Amino acid sequence: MLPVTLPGSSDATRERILDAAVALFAASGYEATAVRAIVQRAGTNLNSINYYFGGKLGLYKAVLQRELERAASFTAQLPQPDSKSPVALRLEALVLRLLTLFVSTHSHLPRLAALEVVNPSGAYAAGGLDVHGAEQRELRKIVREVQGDVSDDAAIERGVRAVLSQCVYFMFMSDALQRVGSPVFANAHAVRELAADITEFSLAGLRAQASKQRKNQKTE
Amino acid sequence: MLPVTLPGSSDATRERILDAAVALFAASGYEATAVRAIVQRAGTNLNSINYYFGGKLGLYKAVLQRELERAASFTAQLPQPDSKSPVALRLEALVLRLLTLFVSTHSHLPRLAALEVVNPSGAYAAGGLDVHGAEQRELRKIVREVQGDVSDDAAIERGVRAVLSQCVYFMFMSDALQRVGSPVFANAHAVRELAADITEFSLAGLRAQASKQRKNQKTE
DNA sequence: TTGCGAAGTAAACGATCGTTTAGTACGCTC
DNA sequence: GAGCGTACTAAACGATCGTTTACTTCGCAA
Repeated sequence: MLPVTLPGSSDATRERILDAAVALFAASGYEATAVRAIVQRAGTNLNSINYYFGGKLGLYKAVLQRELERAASFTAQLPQPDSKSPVALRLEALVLRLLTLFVSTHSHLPRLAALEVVNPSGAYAAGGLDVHGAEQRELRKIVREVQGDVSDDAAIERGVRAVLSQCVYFMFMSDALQRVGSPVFANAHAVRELAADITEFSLAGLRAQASKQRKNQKTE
Repeated sequence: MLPVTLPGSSDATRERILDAAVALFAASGYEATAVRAIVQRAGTNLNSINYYFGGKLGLYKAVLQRELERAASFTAQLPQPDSKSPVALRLEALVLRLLTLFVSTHSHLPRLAALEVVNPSGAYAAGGLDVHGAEQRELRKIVREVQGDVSDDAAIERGVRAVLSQCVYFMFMSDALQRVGSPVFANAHAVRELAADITEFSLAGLRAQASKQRKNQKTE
């Protein structure tokens, strides 16, 4: 029988299970993680997962939801320049926010998201990587602004892809890079430097895309 | 007992198992693929995997090896400009070669590699993504050439990362993008256009990185 | 013709998986 | 203090996993 006080419940056991589960799911993925390993790490018994979450899948969904909420509340308190600032500043702030989301030093979310993108379990709504809608929209706006008069949907798509790909790279690779001993981004300073570098690279790239587009439109 | 004629063996059954296995491993990963599903698809019986490959892991290694060899022989016959050509041309050819490696329309390798990077099984030698050593070295050379006099190891690393990340993006995402209905790169023409776009974007970006570096060196 | 090894098959084994069932300990209300 | 629902535990269940064992079939050399 399911407990009547499903929402909330505020039990220490419930939290211990979530803590144990997020670590193991992030380490090995959903399928490869055994519920027996989770309950052992949490110091509870085998049935508690079914008791609190209705099953392994329910636990996984709860883990994803908690991590999403935590990441959202974390990036929300990052500095956010107002919309009157120069594009360069706004792009850098956005890149930094994306990198913070994607570099998995403090959060398990990037690992979970990477596993989910490569091997969707269906627990994510549509399985499509929803880089938090807000960031996606802000990026499109910035790209359009840099491209200026030659901007159309296809051009925006190309620009967004170019910028986004440099950030998403770390979502998939930061653990693998660490594994082979490549420089990791442990402290906030290194992440800021990386954001500045990506911003500079991308601004120049976006402008080059635009001037190419301008040339193509003339020859038509 | 293992068959004495382990290497070669040239059996149709062996090939049928490999064909079935690569499709299923690419679809769901190593752990999630059942040997019973493989032999059913191959039209053989349960024991044949142990008979020909010594077990599931042996089969997986054989699959990876065959896909690596196929991909190498495929990219080898791509046009390759000589080292006297302008950097822009050489970069575009290299980007195209990387994209061809990473976009999984004709080969299962990108999928297998993505799964292996995110969740290493240990069957890959070190687990570190060895973008075929040759391509990696060529990219470093091109980046150094574009950066000119201000090039040092850290600068090269940044440039390589910026270019590579735009290509690797498709290794992880091309299936996910297809899943959500985003434009896919089904034909060779679309891939060539993408390569041209990435090249242009990256050349401008690399030059911007270099000029920033030049400014920093002056102020020291 | 006999013998032998390789190819292919069928059945069973032991382990592990997620889940279910049955039961206990405890705090609260009536 | 009887009744009850919640928190928690222990044991067993049924399914599936990769692998092993035992067996049959068949081509070919001695």
